[in-house]
Amino acid sequence: MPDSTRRSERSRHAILTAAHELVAEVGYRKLTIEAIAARAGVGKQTIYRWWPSKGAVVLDGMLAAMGDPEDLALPDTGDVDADLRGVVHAIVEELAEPGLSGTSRSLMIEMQDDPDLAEGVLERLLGPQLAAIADRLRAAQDAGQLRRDLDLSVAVEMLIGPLYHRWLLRTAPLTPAYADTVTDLALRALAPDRLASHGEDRLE
Amino acid sequence: MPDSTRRSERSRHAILTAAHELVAEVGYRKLTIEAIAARAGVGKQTIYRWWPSKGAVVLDGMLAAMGDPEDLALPDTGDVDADLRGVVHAIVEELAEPGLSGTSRSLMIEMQDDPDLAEGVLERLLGPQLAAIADRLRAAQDAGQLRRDLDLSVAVEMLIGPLYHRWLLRTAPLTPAYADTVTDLALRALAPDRLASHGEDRLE
Amino acid sequence: MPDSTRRSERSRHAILTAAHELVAEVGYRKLTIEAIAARAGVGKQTIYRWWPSKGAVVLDGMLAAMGDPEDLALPDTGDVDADLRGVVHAIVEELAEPGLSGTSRSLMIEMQDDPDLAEGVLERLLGPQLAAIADRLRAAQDAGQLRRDLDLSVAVEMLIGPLYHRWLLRTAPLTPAYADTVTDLALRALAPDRLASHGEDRLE
Amino acid sequence: MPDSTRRSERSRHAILTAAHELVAEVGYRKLTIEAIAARAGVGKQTIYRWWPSKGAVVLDGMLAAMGDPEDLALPDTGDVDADLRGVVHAIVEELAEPGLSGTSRSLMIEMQDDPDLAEGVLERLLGPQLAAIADRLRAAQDAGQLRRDLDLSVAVEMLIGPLYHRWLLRTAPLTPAYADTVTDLALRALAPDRLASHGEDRLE
DNA sequence: AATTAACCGAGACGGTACGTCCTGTCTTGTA
DNA sequence: TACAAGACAGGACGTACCGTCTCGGTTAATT
Repeated sequence: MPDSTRRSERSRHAILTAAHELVAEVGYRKLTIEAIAARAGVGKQTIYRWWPSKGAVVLDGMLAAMGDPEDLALPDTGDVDADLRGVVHAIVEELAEPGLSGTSRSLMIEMQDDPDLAEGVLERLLGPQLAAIADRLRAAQDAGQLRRDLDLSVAVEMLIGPLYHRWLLRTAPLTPAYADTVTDLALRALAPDRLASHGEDRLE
Repeated sequence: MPDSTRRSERSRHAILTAAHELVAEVGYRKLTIEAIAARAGVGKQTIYRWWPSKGAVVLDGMLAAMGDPEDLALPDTGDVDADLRGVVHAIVEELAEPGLSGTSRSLMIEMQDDPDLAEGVLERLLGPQLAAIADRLRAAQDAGQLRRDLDLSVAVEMLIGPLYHRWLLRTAPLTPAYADTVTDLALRALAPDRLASHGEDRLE
Repeated sequence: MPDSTRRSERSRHAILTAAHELVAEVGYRKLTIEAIAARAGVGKQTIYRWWPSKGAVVLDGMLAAMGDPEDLALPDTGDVDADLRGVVHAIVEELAEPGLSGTSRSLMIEMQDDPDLAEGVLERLLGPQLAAIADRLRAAQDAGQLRRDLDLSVAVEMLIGPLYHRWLLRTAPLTPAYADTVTDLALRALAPDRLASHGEDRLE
Repeated sequence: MPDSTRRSERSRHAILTAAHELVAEVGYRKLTIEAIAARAGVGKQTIYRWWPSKGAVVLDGMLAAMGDPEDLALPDTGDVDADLRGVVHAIVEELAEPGLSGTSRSLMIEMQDDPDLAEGVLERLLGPQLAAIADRLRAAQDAGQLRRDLDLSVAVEMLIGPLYHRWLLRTAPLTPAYADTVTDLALRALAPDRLASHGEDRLE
């Protein structure tokens, strides 16, 4: 996001790197703007000038560290089951990894009290991921592999809502077997009726 | 949690009440121990003596305000669909309500960085609710209304995971219609195969 | 000072001992009632019951550690010079010793803001010492060895005022040579005129 | 003590003024850093940043309120008796005045446990006053009005040691008559022998 | 090339809250 | 029933950060 009025690209980069490193080292809660500034060798004002909140810096730091989002699109092999199973496994894997997991958990937390951050996280971090899944589901729906009356946003939630629930509440570990179980159940919910003669269910 | 060495029941009650009131008034983030102490007419040390963190006080305050948890048990009318639809509607309603919602959202936030609080929230607030749903599901399973090979904890997550996902990410509003949709889809996932002749699915 | 209504002589003694030890270990300023109570194995209330202030406890502890004050009376060898030189040397020695010095310095300090303590220190600690010197001076005066028109309390101050000044302000070390110098000068001030024919000085 | 890195002269002045006012209003013991900060409209950290202790602030406040120390030099009318009598009267007057007296008494107290403060008080507050007296005494000595073998620092103590002794111990009130008495006696001690033919006294 | 205006680092500033310590009083349970 | 033990309300401590605000000292882009 190069801003023409911004002078020091070096500072911007150092800030994002410092934020990303520090959030991994001390956790989001103990992260301070002063520490980021010190680590980045930057005046506090330089941070306050360009970012409205700690969360915004961390979000940018995370996005910068993730690199290009071109690989978000799900493969479409024609096999819905396999494709979705793949993405569920990938998410479970990602959420199970302690490092990244902590940061994004903190971001999801912080957005609860910070509407601007919420918007940012949703539009730039989570939104694209959800949209990618929805896209694949739409293709499957068009191919008649999923119920025609599905609300795709709900469908996505049926797939990954359980994962996030377990991840946030830490009620149980996130394992590949769990990914399979969830995929199975979700697909059962999303699949068309075996006898497609009448799709008059009460689904909206 | 009556402690034999604790002296002033009056103070304990005043603290929990103040915490509950204040978290509703100013929100969790802006809530301070000093404000709780001042409102409760209590020395700060009295709070620090009995609670390890702000989150712990708020959790206790919330539990105290909720009263006895005997009414958590779901009704069992014999009609799984209706009973679960009822609890999903209740949860959606609760999560949609701004006041309570904010507090528990904050607690879920705080537990991410505080394992002790996480344990407390899970065991005393969320655990019982999840267990109540699991109990009802078990009864339905025993009655042959749900798949025999269900992992009940996963089943619970299929029901309410989507709700929490939408609630935390604020991707869309929580409405009664949404509650119905989720119930329908979840039940479809949990129901036994129409032709029970072959339950060989890969569910664990 | 055994009080008939006092129950535990053991407690009283333990408190005074603890106070005396602690003031030597951590200094008066860092001495706390709580520490005295803990060291003495006594409830705080037991201290507050019998002493009005920290200073009072320390004063009593000091007096208890000093033992009987019978040896305060100065010798009267008939030689004023020698007798006073002796007491000045003794005081200088005492003030130069770090341990005792610190405690009594602290007491003199504390009395500045605590009239009750001031009275106690004056009547029970310093008063008797000053009176002993005054007594010896009076004897000398009666023997014609000192000016007849001397105000004895001022005379005492001429002798030991300089010592305390140097001690409190730490402007220079207190040495035996200094004791001699002060004694010489003070005696010169207090001695009768060489030609006693006219004592018309303006001394009151 | 202007520090090149110090920014707000306004704050510095407000702090010193507040300290000076408050110590007069509530006394040194009850004076708190928080109260100074509040009165000065300043953050506590701004005080802690520049002063190591409460005593240091009060000392600076006192020095600031006293203004330039150029008028410390004693007059030299050629009449030692009159000049010294004047300064003794001035000191007695100053010590007898409740306001200033309390503050400097507190400072003398505090320096007992705080070597840094002791150094400050000595060098910046008391030292110059003592030096001024010593200077006058030296002139008198050079003029043959005082004993040639005098240690001037001891001589100063003979003059004002008695005053401070009475002031600190409050054994008796400080009156002009007392000032005269002390001056008379001290001068008698410091004066050269009437028959100056042999100054071989034991004075060092 | 000189001027100038924004940005930069550094960190002081007025504040708020922290968690600790101690005060002097009050309460409980033990001997 | 006097005591040790220590909880209590209160309040100051000294620290950590907040977000704002000067300070010079570089940069660019404009004169």
